[in-house]
Amino acid sequence: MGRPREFNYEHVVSKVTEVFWAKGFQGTSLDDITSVTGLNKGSIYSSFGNKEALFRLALRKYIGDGPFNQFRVGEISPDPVNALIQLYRKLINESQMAKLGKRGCLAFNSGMEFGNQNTKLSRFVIEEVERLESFFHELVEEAKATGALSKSLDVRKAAFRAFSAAFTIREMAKFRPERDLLAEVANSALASLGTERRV
Amino acid sequence: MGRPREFNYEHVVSKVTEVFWAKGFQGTSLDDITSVTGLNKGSIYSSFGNKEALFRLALRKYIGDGPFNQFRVGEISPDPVNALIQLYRKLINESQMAKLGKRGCLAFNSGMEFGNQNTKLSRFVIEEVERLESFFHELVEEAKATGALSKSLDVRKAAFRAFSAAFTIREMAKFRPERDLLAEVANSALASLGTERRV
DNA sequence: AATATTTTTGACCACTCGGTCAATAACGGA
DNA sequence: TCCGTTATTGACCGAGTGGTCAAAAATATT
Repeated sequence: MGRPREFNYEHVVSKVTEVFWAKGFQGTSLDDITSVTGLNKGSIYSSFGNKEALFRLALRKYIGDGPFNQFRVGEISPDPVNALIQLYRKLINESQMAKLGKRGCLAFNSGMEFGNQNTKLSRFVIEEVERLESFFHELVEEAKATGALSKSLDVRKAAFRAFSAAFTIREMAKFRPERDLLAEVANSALASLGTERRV
Repeated sequence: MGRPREFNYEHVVSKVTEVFWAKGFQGTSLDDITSVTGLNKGSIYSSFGNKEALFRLALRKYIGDGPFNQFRVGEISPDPVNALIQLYRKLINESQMAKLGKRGCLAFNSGMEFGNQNTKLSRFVIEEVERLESFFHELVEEAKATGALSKSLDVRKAAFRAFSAAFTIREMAKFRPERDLLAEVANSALASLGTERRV
């Protein structure tokens, strides 16, 4: 019934995610979106709503596909500390790629862009960033349970340290991408967790 | 000779700095600037040039007036480690103030905003951020010289760790302003420098 | 083949953007 | 008081912004 869609929904969201990632929310115009997706404005608005709705889909997709979800406990390795190390390595490696590294992380970028606002959209963004943080919380909790980290560790603080390191690696890579410097950030986070293991 | 200015140059730059700090470069319109300064566009353009020139003045002023310059070696305390601790404390304290804390740091904000570009302006911004980093370099070097930090410390890496902590405190405060969490960041940087002292 | 339903198209909207400019106003010096 | 110089004013510019909509096109059903 009705005329069928000519575009692939997920493919469009994926393209939109990339352009928001590269240019930010404010920096991305509807013309950017139409040219990168091949759709025109009318199609976009009837299928997705407005720029803000599209951005929400993009951010959700980015987080869902991103490395934070790929290194969940037990999915890559039964060892949570190893999962953390692998994640840091992946972030550092991606930061070495000239174009990709300079983009930072869409979630963190958005947190920076919307951080000093107080709108529905800014609250949505911050909630999504907090979902990222909870991933580190789970990792640290699991590492405590398996005995890989000390029982006396303050999980909330330790998780924040591990989370901060990921933030710093991703975002500082925009202007300081040197691998050994980013590794310092990861390694001092690991040291602060009480493990001897390094990135 | 000629009609005298009706505005105070430094006062205007100061107001402009605040609005760029609060809204970012892209997020600040010329109307924002005219309404915050009381000048109209013509005056602004004849006195300062364009939006970009105004932004350069603002960023320079921000860095010149900021805490990074206030805690130079010997100016507050002859003890460089103490200067670092004082600086962290100041950053953490400012992050507690609801509106101010959410603004982060104009220099870092700008680094984030321009990081993935390659224009004259983006290069200017990155140079300014690097000037901030060199402040930490001097601090660490001085601390080594006075014996407050170990002679075996790698200054480049140590300075980057100290610098990263400042970055993280200022920028993560936008969405995670809790004092004890930000103190964790400062304290693990201090620990990584090999000192027992804490914020 | 006609119809109901949905998608696509591209022209169009009001508004804002950064930036310009000629006219006017305010001064110091002659 | 007139003149040269500089500052202020406000209207104006083309381009771009996010968003809308009526008409046309493509399908399944009858």
